[in-house]
Amino acid sequence: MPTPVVDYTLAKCARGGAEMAVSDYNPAEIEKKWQDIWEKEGVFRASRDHSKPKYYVLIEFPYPSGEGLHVGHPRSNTAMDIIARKRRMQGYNVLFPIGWDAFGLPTENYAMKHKIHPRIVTEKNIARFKQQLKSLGFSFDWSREINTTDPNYYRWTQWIFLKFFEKGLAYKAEMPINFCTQCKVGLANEEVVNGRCERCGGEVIRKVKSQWMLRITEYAQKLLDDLELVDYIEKVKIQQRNWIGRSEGAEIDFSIPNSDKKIRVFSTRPDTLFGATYMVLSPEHPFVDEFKDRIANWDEVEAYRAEAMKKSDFERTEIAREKTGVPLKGFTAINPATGKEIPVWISDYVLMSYGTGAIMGVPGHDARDWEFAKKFNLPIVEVVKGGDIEKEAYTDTESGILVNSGFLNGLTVKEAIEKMILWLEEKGIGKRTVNYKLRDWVFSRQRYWGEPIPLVHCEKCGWVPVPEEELPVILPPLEDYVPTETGESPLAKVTDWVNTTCPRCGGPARRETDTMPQWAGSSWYFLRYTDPHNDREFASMEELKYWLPVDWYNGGMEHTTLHLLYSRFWHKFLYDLGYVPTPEPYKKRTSHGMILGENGEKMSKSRGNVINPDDIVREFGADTFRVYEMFIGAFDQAIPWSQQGVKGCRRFLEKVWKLQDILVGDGPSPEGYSPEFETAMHRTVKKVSLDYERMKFNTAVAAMMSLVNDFHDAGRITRGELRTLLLILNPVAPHITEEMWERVGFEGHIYQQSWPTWDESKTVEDVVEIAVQVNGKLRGLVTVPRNAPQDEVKEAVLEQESVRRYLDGKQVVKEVYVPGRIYSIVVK
RNA sequence: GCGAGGGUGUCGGAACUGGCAGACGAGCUGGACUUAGGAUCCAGUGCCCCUGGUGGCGUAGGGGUUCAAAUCCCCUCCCUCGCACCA
Repeated sequence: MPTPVVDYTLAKCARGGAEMAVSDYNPAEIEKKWQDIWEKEGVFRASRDHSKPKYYVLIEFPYPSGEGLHVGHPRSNTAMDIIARKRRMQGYNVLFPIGWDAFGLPTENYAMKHKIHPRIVTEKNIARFKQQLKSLGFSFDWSREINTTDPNYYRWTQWIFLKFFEKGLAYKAEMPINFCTQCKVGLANEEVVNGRCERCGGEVIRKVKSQWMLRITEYAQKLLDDLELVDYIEKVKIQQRNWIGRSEGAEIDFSIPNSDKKIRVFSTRPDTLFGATYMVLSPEHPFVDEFKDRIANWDEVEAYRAEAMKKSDFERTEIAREKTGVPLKGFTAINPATGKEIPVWISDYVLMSYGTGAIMGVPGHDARDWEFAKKFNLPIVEVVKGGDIEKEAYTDTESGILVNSGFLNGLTVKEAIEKMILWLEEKGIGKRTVNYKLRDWVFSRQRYWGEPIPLVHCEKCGWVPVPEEELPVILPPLEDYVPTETGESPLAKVTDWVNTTCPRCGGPARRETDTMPQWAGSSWYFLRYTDPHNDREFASMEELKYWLPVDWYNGGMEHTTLHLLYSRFWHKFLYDLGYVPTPEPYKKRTSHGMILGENGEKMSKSRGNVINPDDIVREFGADTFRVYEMFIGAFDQAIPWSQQGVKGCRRFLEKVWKLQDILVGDGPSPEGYSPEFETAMHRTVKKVSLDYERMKFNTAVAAMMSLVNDFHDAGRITRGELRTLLLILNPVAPHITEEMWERVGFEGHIYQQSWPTWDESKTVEDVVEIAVQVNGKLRGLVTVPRNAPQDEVKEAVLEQESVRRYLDGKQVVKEVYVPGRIYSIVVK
């Protein structure tokens, strides 16, 4: 539809000039006003009407810490608020929910220190966060607010856990776990960062404990494969793949002389079997004890094991460390390919937790084995030709050719791997295997402030689930939240809660005193949002079918391995049980960069560089804050905060406000654009619309800034132009735009309007200025019709004195004309 | 070490499928209005030479492809993030 154009001769200044300037921009007043209206009218509530197309926008729900919101949180919120508001204007039924991931250690630690119940601390923190978020004008559907510490919520977290238990995916295991010496809790591998606790930075040691585990490894392949089904930024997919860490190879059995037992190893390079000149067991490998009798140097072995045990996983896996190890004297194995007897060692570079806890040493073709063999003078045999194994291990798998390997000689590595696997399978001494780095998930915490694990231990019946109708198992009140010295949960001290009866046999039983990790509640919260008040199921299939999957999920890069993997796992499990309608929870995932302090460092209380959004809102207003958060820089990059930059955004909004002073009257068509600005309007609508979708918020804001500057330079803006500008600016600055919309007298409210469209043919100028180059150097500019034919342009070019000067007396060798872009001449 | 992404003014950052580098904002300089200015408005602002002009040089460094390179190719350096003795 063509946009009508306003004739300036008819358009007179409606407000009569500068002496009648509108009142000053006062964000404090108008922001409160519009927030109240939105709340009263419930305009951002997702509709139960399923006839409209839906759009589910999700942000990571915040952990309500005692420090309150800092300027990092709203980056994601504002971005997704822009998407949510735009989608509503595009006619979607939008779900943009909010809630609280409120279980967790900082609250518990605070409660311990100040002797206040964590529930009270949590409530207080939530109230603060809520007030802060509301002051920023996000279009959340507050009627669907959830809280993971609400028994009505964690009832279903417990329920899902029981499903895992029923299906055998939750199991108890006696195993060495990562234990944070400061928090006194067990940690998942994912929570250990550089040998320290991800949350508190405390030292992590290995401790053998009986723990509840979730069998996420069962879903490794699905979690990997189904990344194909989703639209995540590539970086995130790579991280997920890395973490799952699939590798293909073979398991091979090495027989032990005078024993039925075999040492099983996993190798991705079975082709190098002929080059295996020794074996290495992990110090924890059970064979070390089993074959104690044969081991001549037991004292030495035992000392080494004790040493290894003391080391944290981090120390053990530090790559810079020199290899250590001890031979198991008297204990040997047979290389099944060569038939030779080879020595067996123990070394801590072999991990019990990966593969089989044992490896075959192929020093010619594995860098670690090479280093080990060099140090301990073990034989190095070349079985793949192509490198110099005297200097380093030859690990290339592309161009090497097998040698010294019997039936494999002459083959490429790829062929040899296949042939070797067939040979192993034929002989019954090995088979094709896939291994994953992913480990099962340590799911219990010996802490108070988490969901109680709803199981009861009965002497007779073993572990028995609490019946569904008795859920939730409520956290009992407590005097003291300190874990016991042995690392037991403080719940263990509440004897009248712990002692109960077995739901199966009625006999005496004890409750599980461990609680769930913080990841539990956040693994399914997006499901609850679809039907948050349901007290019969975690969410009805009807609502789930309508709303799932989440259309767009944005969050921090720091959650892309753990939270994303865990929640995908829970979702897939529920999908297999028929409780959710989609195999994947999130259709699209993006990530935002961190906001740093003004000194370029990570914002933290200890560094003293925290910026509180409340102060910004008080001084500049929420709209300025939002505009700045989006304008600050590329959305996916970490960026330092700048108080100066905030001021610039406030100035921009002042200029927007002052457009009221230069508004020209109704004219023949109030919706029209002036000829002068027609192209700019269509172009800006296009740019802003597309930039929002691509999360290029900074350039979208810049485009609107330019446009506003141009209106002030021109000294006039038509109602049609202002109307469109307010619509496209609204998602970023919702309060000022609603207020101006009302003051100028446009119909209804912006939240009831449709998103403006643009006419592609009107986004380009009819007449353009193009550059003229001579021998690659800019020598002039000509203004010509956009699609002018070459000879017409040439004429204009030759009229230019500045160009002719470089052509005189020269021979033109080549001319290149790109319409609308450039006219390039080459001379000799 | 492996994988991914980067290196552009004083700063944050722009630049479509190669086509006038530095949009927009900040800062800075000068001016106007002012009792005042941390308000507002106007002008300037990549570097070098120059009275001005047109001129030369410029996107980490070096080389290449092209009429034309921040953008494509090769080499080197540096930074950020993720993984890291995973057999």
